Amino acid sequence: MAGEEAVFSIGALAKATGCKVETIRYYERIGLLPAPARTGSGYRAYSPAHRDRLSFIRRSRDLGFPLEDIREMLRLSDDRERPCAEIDEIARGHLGEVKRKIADLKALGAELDSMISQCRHGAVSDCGIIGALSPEAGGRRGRSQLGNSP
Amino acid sequence: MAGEEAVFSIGALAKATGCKVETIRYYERIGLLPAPARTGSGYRAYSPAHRDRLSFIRRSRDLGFPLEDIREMLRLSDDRERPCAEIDEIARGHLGEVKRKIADLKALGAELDSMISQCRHGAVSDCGIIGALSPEAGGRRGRSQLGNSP
DNA sequence: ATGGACCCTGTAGCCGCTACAGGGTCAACG
DNA sequence: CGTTGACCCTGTAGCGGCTACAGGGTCCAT
Repeated sequence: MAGEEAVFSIGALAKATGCKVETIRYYERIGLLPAPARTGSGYRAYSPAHRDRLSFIRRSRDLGFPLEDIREMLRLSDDRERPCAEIDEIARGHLGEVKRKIADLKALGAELDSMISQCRHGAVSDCGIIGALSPEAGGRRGRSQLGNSP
Repeated sequence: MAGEEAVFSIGALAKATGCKVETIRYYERIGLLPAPARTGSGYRAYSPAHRDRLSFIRRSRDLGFPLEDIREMLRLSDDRERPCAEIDEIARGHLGEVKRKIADLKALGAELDSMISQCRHGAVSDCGIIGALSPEAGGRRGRSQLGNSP
């Protein structure tokens, strides 16, 4: 029961982790997933360690971590004795980003909402949406043309 | 008071609209902003109509509209008699996108939050964050290595 | 006449993939 | 044994929306 040395083809690894084959090759190219052994005919042969690492990457990506953050977390996690404060820091940083994005999107959604509510459903020349997006610049108003389509 | 035919250099236009010079050239390249007249020495010479159109683009971008949506809205707004239902539709579509993104990010933030709260601030080998990101796959647990750093 | 601010074109890079093109290999079926 | 079709390989280019050069030309004030 000691050595199960299962081997995955790239397709099998893709299935096991939910990544696409091209994405796996891409991760190898950018040095995020170590290059696996090759079969005689040049096929990639992945180990369970590869699968675990790729699953980690995939789950982190699902949580929106950028690849560089993931790279750093993997690097940090290589030293099992190291305190995990740095990893914590990356995660907190990312959470901060996510919260800022939510706030931004909410403000944006509110603006869109009010813009849409101004639409009288008439002609474009009277459209509240176009009006809201157009510049009021300098006092002339209402009949400015955005025109000159290229 | 009839014909103010002010002309903007690309730098002046950038200042007037809050776009960067390179971005303006990019918009011209992709056909979003019509190519302006040129001076004798080849400098771009923009009209107020260009400024208005670019302001429209800029405000729409700030609201997160993709360039193709903006292109379409500009096209639609060229016909002033057209009913604005289509523009309304684009805006509503975009609002829907924004709302979906907010929901996604909220779910994500909650996951991150709970992940971070599991961190015991000990060593990496015991880190709740790494644990939450790592696969539990198939019963073996706790001491799996993500390793083999490239 | 000289310096620095502006302008020009063209190209390459950013992120995180995705989609080809143009081949080689392997396993199952007849 | 041959043929199909699913898989695999490399390499390159594209997406969106810019941004950043490099390597020049022009304009205006001093």
